Amino acid sequence: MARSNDEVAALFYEYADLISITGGDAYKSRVYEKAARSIGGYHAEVDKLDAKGLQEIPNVGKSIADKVIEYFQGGSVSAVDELRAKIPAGVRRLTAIPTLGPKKALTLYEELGISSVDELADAIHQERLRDLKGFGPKTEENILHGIALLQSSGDRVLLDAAMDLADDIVAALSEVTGCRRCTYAGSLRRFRETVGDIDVLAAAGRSGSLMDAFTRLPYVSEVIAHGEKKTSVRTTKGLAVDLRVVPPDSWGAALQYFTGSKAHNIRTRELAVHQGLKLSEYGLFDAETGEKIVSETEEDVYARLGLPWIAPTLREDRGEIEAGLRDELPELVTEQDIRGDLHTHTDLTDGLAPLPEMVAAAAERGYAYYAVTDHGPNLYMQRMTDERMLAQREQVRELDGAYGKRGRRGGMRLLHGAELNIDPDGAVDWPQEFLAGFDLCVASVHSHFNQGRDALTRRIVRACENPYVNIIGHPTTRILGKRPGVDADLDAVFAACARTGTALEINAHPDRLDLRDEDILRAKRYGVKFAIDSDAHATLHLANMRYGVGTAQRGWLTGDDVINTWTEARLRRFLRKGRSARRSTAA
DNA sequence: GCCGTTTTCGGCCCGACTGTTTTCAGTCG
Repeated sequence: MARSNDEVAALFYEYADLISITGGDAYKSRVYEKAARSIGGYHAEVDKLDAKGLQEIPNVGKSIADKVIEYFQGGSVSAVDELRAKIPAGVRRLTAIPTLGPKKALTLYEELGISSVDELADAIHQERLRDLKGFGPKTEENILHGIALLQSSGDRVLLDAAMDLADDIVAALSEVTGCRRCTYAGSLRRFRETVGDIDVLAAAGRSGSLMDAFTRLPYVSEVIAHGEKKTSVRTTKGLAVDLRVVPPDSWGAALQYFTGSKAHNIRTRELAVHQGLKLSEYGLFDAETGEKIVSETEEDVYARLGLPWIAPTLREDRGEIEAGLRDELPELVTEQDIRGDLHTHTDLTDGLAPLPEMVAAAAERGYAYYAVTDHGPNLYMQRMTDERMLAQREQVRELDGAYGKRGRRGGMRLLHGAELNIDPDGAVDWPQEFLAGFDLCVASVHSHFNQGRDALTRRIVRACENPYVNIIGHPTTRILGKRPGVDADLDAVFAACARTGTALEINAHPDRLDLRDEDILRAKRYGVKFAIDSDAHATLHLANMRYGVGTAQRGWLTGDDVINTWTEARLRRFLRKGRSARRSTAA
């Protein structure tokens, strides 16, 4: 069961779509969209709020608050049901086809009764669209192509794949004569967990050679649009890439604009309008005279709007504008702040590299400490035994002696840990006497994902209450695009973490990124601490840390929130958790 | 339908490209 907020957000997104399809007030549609996003990201569960509490959510007024209450009282909202009765669900689905928006969808439904993607494809093949006003042969072709894209996944790609491609494109375009600057922007620069398309921005006096070089890149399979200022292509893997070329003196305004998000841009442009200014990708202008005021750097643009520079990872209209106006933006955790990795594997279990190689690679990264956390015996396919784990500990202690020598510049201390398996009851692999020998323990759910919500919640909370469990690894166990997160009451888990001194992991692996940004934001309100871990199974995976840091930034985390930015001494105090108290009561 | 350092009414971001048009509507980001 999803959070009640997600249900309501989905309902209002649908309502917004239905309003625009039926030709309703575009502003009203946009308000419902904004309200849906605000509700989806709101920290408190909307089914527990009254009308007054609901109206404290941004973009929720009396009318929308009433609809939320109506929804939880009767399971539906009459205004939404009325529109649903007018427009079959399949018509809304039509607007998922690229190049087909609400206006064309409505025309297709009203004129031809088309209410599904399949019917639309049939109608085109039967040439039934030929007589429709506004539908020419090119439109038919585009729709058929769009349907093919929609059906061949056309999905978003993982952050690392997008980043690799973007780095490659930027490097290639930077070589083109006349290219003054080039970088990626868009959701990639904001470190969203998946990327729908890649936005590349370049500055040049003339755009022609850049556009040509772009369309001739080896992995370009199709040119979607080709203009003087903007060119769009699709790669052989189906990923859309946009290139925008702007004059060099517009760089800052353009970068700000193309980084988005759309919601953030709308807010910044509104700020501009209220100050008698006009903000576009070409600069910040006086609305009256059209005179350009600033455009060279993002800092200039934000400053003229009365804002400090806002990190791209915050630009989602989740309160960053308001915080910026009050000069209360968080000092975000950065990759440079990370002093060590607290969840990594070796070939003793399912890693690829032997312990010395992993440790050497970690030292290369300049870490001050590094934890080795292979799987415990309850993941039985990993064939762990007490003896093997203790033998590894000896080896870790020896390496610690070599890497952690006092006075040695860049010395790195090694921690011996384990990734425990949280069983269906919430118990973990070893008895407490054995666990006491570890410097730290990560505990994770690896199976039985489909227990009921209560059982799953109890299971994770019980793991938090174990005095030897320091970090809950990949807390929801989701795999992006493959497996949803487990259905636990995360708020109960967050409260348990805060109460017991257990950190939540932000697993940096690009197919996990677990916790996700919005859950991080909510957990932080409970006072939870976090560990950003690579969960590396090979030396190259250590570099995934950047994606974890980006995700943490999207959750507004500072260095103080993240235990592996702390000094070794402070970290070790945190890792003692309830253990010292247990020892003193025993003594 | 929401919102307010011009406002409780009258606004509500801005520009590029395409396709079908004879000057612009639709879609997208």
